[in-house]
Amino acid sequence: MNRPGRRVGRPRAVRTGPDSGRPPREELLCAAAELFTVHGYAATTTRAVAERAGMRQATMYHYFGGKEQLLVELLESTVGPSLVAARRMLADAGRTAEERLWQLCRSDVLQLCAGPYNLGALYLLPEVRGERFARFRRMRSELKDSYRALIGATEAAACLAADPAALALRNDLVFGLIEGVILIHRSDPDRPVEVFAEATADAALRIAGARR
Amino acid sequence: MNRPGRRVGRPRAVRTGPDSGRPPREELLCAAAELFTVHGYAATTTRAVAERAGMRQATMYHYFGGKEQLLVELLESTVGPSLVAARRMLADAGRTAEERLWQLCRSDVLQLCAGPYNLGALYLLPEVRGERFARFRRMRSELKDSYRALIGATEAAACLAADPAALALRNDLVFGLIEGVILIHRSDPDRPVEVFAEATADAALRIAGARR
DNA sequence: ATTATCTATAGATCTATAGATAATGC
DNA sequence: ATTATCTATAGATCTATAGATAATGC
Repeated sequence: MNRPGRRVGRPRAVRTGPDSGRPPREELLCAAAELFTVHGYAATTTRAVAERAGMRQATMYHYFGGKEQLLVELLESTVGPSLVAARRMLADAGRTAEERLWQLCRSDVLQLCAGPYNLGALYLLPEVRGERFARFRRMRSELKDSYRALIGATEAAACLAADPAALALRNDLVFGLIEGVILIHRSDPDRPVEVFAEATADAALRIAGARR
Repeated sequence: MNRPGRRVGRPRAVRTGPDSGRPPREELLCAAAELFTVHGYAATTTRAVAERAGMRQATMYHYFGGKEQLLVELLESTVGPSLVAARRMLADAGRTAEERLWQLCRSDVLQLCAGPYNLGALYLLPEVRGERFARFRRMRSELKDSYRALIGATEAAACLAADPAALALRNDLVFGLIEGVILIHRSDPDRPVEVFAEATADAALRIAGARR
């Protein structure tokens, strides 16, 4: 049986609120997301994460190897969905590149603004250069390449087919807009995200040189 | 007299390289800029900063109240010049708003990419919400308002004169582009900054709705 | 027996202060 | 006398491990 209050293992020492019912790993990731974004990664101690998840500091090590592993999983869970969307857009030959680029931008902004915390800023942490983040970096890099492919397939880019530097520049501008604008979004979190996401997608297309 | 090697006070214990000749405050700020951007703010110890500046840890406290004060001064020295440029642009009634907005974007990107380190990312640190950074936040806010004023004065914005939300949205997009793109810039630091700055300014104008 | 948790702690920091010292200035 | 630096260190962390404990499962 799996009735509440019938869990295997020693009971937790502190019971704050009712049993959330979520698996402890999730509770930890959630706590880490909040603390990392609000107080900063380095300023967040393993104790703070564990305690906010309702357990003692040492218990965290039963689920995660350490603070870095929490960050790895949070980052990968952030790019993951964007990457899935990007692959789908690349594969969809039924619509124009402009249309797909717009959709991708829109869904990326929505996705990043949807979470309760702004995980977008975490990829700037110096830790991310380390070994353990190689997979995350690959994912982000593939995402950026998807943007490049779509930008390169727009009509507006036809004239610079033989100019990879110019294409890379547009790619940087568009990708920088998407990631940068999400950081700015904090300044006005009450604005409807739909409006914001579509306006950002419009802006991205204009940067890419396309008319809408 | 002020001959080298004739400085007041106990000599330094470690002499790495020749006397830089720069005032110790500057040496410390410079060391902090490098370490904060490369290894991260929180991961940088006061010892690391002091030692890189050629002095012992405790000596740093003769010049700065602590790590936060270093960050305050670095951030203010980053927005400062941008703010000066923005005020000049606002006051210059001899040119169109489009022209001035373009110039402001260009000079901001140049300024931020000019330094040896990417201080641009430091404003995202959670510490910046603290009391001691109030002045920095005011400066950055005034800079953003300057962008808004210029965007609002473009011909393209004439149609939304009575729509402050739409103006705020464009403001966020343009400002987000400038700050975000600078972060991305790290991905290709070899590209000529001139080209990059002008392309970014072009993109900003297109987002603002202007034709060039 | 297995599992999830706990308590306790060694070892390794890091910050900020107290007080000493070695120069120049007068 | 003044100044810039030094050495030494108290006090406050924080991480990761060792080993105990209190549940359920069989």
